[in-house]
Amino acid sequence: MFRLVQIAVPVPLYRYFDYLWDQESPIRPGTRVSVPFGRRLLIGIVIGEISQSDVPRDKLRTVHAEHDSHAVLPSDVLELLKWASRYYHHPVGEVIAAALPVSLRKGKSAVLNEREYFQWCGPEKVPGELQKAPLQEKIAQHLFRLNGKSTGVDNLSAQSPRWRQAINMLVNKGLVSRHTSLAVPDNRSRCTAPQLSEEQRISVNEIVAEFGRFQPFLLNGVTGSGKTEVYIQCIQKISALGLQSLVLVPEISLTPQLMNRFEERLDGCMVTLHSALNDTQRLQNWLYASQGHADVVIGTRSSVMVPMPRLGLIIVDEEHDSSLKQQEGFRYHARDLALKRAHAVSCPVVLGSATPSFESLNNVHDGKYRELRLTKRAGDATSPVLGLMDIRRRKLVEGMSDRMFEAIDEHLQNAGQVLIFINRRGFAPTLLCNDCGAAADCRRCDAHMTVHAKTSRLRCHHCGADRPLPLGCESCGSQNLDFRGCGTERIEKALTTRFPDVSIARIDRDSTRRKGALEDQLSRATRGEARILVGTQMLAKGHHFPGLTLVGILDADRGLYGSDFRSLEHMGQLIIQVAGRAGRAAMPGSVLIQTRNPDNPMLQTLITDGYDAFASISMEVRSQAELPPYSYMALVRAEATSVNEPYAFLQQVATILEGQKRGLMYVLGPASAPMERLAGRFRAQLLLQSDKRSTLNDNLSQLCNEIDNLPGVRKCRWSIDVDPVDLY
DNA sequence: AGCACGCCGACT
DNA sequence: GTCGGCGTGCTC
Repeated sequence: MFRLVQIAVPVPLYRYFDYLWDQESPIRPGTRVSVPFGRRLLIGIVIGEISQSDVPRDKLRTVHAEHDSHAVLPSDVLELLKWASRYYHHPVGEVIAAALPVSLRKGKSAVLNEREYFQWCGPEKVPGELQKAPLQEKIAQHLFRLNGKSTGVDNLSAQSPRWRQAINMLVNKGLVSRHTSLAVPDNRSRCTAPQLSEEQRISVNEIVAEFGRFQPFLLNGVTGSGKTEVYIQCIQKISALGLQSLVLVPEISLTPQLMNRFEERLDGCMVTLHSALNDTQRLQNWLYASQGHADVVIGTRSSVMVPMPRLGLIIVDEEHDSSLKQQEGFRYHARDLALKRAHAVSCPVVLGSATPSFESLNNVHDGKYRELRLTKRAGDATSPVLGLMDIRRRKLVEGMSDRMFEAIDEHLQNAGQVLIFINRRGFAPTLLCNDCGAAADCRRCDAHMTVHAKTSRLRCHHCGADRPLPLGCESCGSQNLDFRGCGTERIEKALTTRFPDVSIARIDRDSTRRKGALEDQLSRATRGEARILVGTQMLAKGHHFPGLTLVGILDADRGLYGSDFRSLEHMGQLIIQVAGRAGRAAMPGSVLIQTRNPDNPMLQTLITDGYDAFASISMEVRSQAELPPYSYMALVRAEATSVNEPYAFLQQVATILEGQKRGLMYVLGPASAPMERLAGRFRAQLLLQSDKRSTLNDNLSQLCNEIDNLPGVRKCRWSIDVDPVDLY
């Protein structure tokens, strides 16, 4: 009598696969197995034993081999992933595979590396005959002087590069013993706790009071109010109870300062999970978390799926940040999975932001989240003063008005530091021919090429295409070319010309590509060596520049005319986040926003009444228009190499959906994507909207059953995006 | 997705 | 005569 087992296989199919189990060992959900799949042998995850299968007996194949003696994915994470697969309508095998580090997906064994240790076990003095072997003598003396304590490889290799040979001899002679054990990271705090403000203290107490229960908090704290300190003290308190904390951050490599704060203040095993780790490091840290060694796990969005056996607290920092949403493949939102997970393990979840997402504010309004407010900046710092700078009918020099230059000059004179924010990298976004009017376009996208002057190249910021900067117009050959518009490079150049003696740091993806370059630039900025900082939104994320007194925002207007309904929300968040870099220490900060729309009521509200007022008015508009968070959306996207395929495909999808009539749901489109051609592919989308989440979900489930049978699926690449954050 | 099967055009 | 183009079907 054979047993039957259900396996999740990493293929884009919406189901599990049944196999025969002829192993002696028990069937353990969450373990990895190799299974024959078509002509291939794939690594799948055991879902569980089943008593019968719909698949005829003669089609069932046998599980080939087991990889694990213990589950790599415990039941709580497995359940979270199954739920996510249904919620986001993404194939379950791929969802589960996405939760595993690459090494485990490839079949590497799930064991932590051990480190070697050596210890003197010889007589009470180093034997004299070792004098014939000076290196052994040296190593022996070194170990002997440790008085019975053992030491590791690093320590010995510092004694001599050829230590290995010597130690082997000493071990053979029975003078030194060798053993291995785990080298669990052990962080020691270097700083003591600062005095908490009253608001911080209340926040910590409220969160701590909910330990052991599911309770979402929105920690709504102005920039510089000390949200991190609240996280740290909650983490310390949950650690004291022997439980683990999970901290989700937008992108660790962009926020080295945040990491330093945690390292300075926390004791115990702290591990990070982010894109800069290689596969080996990632596996090790993942295992420290999943085997319960790590007290604190700090990671980017995929960390929300890391197993943690003693999880007691989840923190989502910068919860409004769109990088928490995966934008390809399995399109999950880490904040939403964090909520689900906290619910499953019964623990508090803290969403922190100075500019909360409208979704979270709405959840506070509905009583689903409890709001904690930090309204005052830490220490003596005061909130920056925001002001609009009308640039209508003003002559701009390289995108900056004369008054902006004057303000910069004034702050530099007064020993202040200046940040110029422009959310556009490169030299100029357009290369225009003054004779024929043609712009240099990307050959694969509906977009202009961006001029990069330093490298003398044209680059497409959408697909990465790259070609040399032409000497003449690519259409008519004219030499009369115009660099139209401004990017960070051009601003940097203009400021260098205007302030030749001032040191400038440019911080964008181009200037920080090299490993360590970002840290170097940030350190120049923090130490005050660089007096002017020019950069993109990379500069908006949680950095602390104590000397910064002026922030200039150059292209705020772009956010007022964005193509989707969230543009305004994002603009508000970006302006407040960038503005929050100013005046974080003793010196007050001011923020100047260049605009051609000084009368725009939303901009007015934002700068005079602040983000909360801005949010509540914008949310009223959303509510009137029945847009999220007051309704629910999903997007079916399709792309293909020819123009019509995506349209034809989505038209069929629309027909299926309209035939279903499961509750009230609007089907809008198909329409071409805002940028129809990208990287040589044509794209279209179908927007689904309903005031009931379950209606969307039911319709999409039904659609997934039928979509694979549509003619023309092969020619199209398609995907479903539930709760899209960008409609392109 | 990946891999095989299968049926039509230009080549050693 | 075959090598290989990509349409289509299937994976327990």
